[in-house]
Amino acid sequence: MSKQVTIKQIAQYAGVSEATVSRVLNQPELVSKQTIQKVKDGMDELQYRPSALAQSMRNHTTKTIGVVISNVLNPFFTTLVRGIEDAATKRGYSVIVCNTDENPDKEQRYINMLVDHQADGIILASTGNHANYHSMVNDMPLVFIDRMPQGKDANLYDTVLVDNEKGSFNAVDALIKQGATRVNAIVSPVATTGTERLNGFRKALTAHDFPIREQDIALDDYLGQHTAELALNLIQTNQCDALFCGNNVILMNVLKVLKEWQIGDMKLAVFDDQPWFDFVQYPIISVDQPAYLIGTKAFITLMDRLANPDRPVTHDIVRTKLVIR
Amino acid sequence: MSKQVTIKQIAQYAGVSEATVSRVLNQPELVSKQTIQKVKDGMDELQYRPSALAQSMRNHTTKTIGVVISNVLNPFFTTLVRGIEDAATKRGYSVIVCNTDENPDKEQRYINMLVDHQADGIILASTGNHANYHSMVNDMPLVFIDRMPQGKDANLYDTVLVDNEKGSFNAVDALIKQGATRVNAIVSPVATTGTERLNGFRKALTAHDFPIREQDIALDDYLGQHTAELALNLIQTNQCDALFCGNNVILMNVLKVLKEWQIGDMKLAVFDDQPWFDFVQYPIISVDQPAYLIGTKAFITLMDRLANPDRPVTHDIVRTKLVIR
DNA sequence: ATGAAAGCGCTAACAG
DNA sequence: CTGTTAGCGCTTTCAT
Repeated sequence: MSKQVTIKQIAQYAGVSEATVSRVLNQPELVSKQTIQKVKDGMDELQYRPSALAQSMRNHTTKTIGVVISNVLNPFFTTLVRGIEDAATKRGYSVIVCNTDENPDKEQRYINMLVDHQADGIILASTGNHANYHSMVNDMPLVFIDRMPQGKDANLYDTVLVDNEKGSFNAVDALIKQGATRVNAIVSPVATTGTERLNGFRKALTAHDFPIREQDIALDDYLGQHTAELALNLIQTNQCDALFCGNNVILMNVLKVLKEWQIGDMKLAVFDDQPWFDFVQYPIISVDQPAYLIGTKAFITLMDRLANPDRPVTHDIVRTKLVIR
Repeated sequence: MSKQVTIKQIAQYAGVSEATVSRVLNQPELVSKQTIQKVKDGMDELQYRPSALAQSMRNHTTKTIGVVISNVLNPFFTTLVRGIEDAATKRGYSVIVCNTDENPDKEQRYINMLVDHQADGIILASTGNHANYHSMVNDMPLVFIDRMPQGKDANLYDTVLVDNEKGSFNAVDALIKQGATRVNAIVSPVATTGTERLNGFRKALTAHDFPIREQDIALDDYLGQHTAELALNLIQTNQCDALFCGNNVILMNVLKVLKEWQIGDMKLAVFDDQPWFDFVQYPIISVDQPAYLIGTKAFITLMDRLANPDRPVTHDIVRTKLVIR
């Protein structure tokens, strides 16, 4: 790196003190027009850019936030991240994205890293495996998205969530109204979402006087390595004619099985919507989560918290939309 | 924020100087076993974490890199970013992702931001609208991905690219071998990739003694707002029986048109592969780019450059793979 | 083996 | 309106 231009050199160039240069940047109203001009000329001439590092050091604010999610490769999270980034950029914030892969150790490490970097706050899709985030982050603001905080954190932090139960209920309800006679489910038992989605599934069955059989439910591992196997088992053993998938990754794996085994007849529903669902030969019912909006809201919530650390905790539930195909 | 624990407090706790505490962190071999123990006890007791900010300030290295891409919502870039992040995390680096949306101004602003933050380097999918990145980043290392640097930068920077022309050639060649009699193309005229892909398209036609008609080629805008229109026009006007799409976004828009107009018969090829292509009713031929690998390589290249600023510039071309469906 | 002191680039009292 | 000074938390000579 070529040596960077500092406030000192600008001060020299303009024949003023460093403090004055700093004032031109931060409180120009306290500086005379002429001086401002001289200083600005110097900045242009020397191509001065203030060191964000030094500013952070002094001001105890980095204008950086962390976003801790499971995996950017999942388009749900990608959209969410984009929502956050757009909102953040507008306010002059930078975003550091961290993928936990649902691994609590990774999550821990990333949060430590964000603490070390003095991020101004964190937006977190918790793995659900840490009961006490508060002790990890000191008093850094945290906004929980997608998954509910648990244990000690439960009522300590702002949240932006969706109504998983209701969304799932609607999807399964729609399957049955389309004529499904036996609906099975595959969900991922991650954090709070899996359970909630399963609750919706069960309630929908009950609402239609369908029996709830535990063998009709399969719990996926996060990585989806056994989804295909599980799906095949459900299909063959239970002769189900409809399948409710807990997220878009699961659906993808189910589609693989259907294709491989040339199973043409299967009603499908899934939590989370993706554009390409339109082009699949099966008419996929989906629960559309406003991922981008969740991102935006989470960021705004974080900013509010930063501006007013003592305001009461907020819990935001955003609407899902049922897409029938 | 509760006041953070500093080296000073550890020093007090252990009854040593700040310098010694610092040494325990950075050069423990210079410190006696006993002192190390005392200091470490203090760190544990007070839950000390070094301020990355202060370290960056002193060491002139932030352990942070910037990744400037067009849009994380595009799964190609998402995968690329994940490749970078995984590699970066392993080496203790944080990543700041910036979406330009192919907007040169945004790109400019983001690069400035990264310079202000003293990022150690930038991985850049250039919009192609700045001829002289070198002047924007001072001597910060830059690695170009996906798109070639132009103008003054052309031979100044390391690159990790794919062979767009060859990949496109193969895809179009495959279309023709599958029996296509008139292949049209829609590409996005972004940076260098559009032109190169079009070259491949043209060469494939020529290789099969097909005429090259300029009205068979449509140039998309980046946002894809008119892709559908363009596609429909090509299909109706030219009666083409095959379409080569310059990227996965274009393909998606083409699929929408085909669906809406119930056009069942169309051979499709696209640059870039996505898993869901398997489930679409059309047998999509695709050029699979190793996006994750590009990310990994780009990061490694950047690290190499950082370790050895004066080594010769490298130009890496990664292999694409033709997927026939 | 350890400490004192300077300084990275910037901002914010405090004086004048 | 402007300058002087101290200090954010850390690392690194230079002494001892």
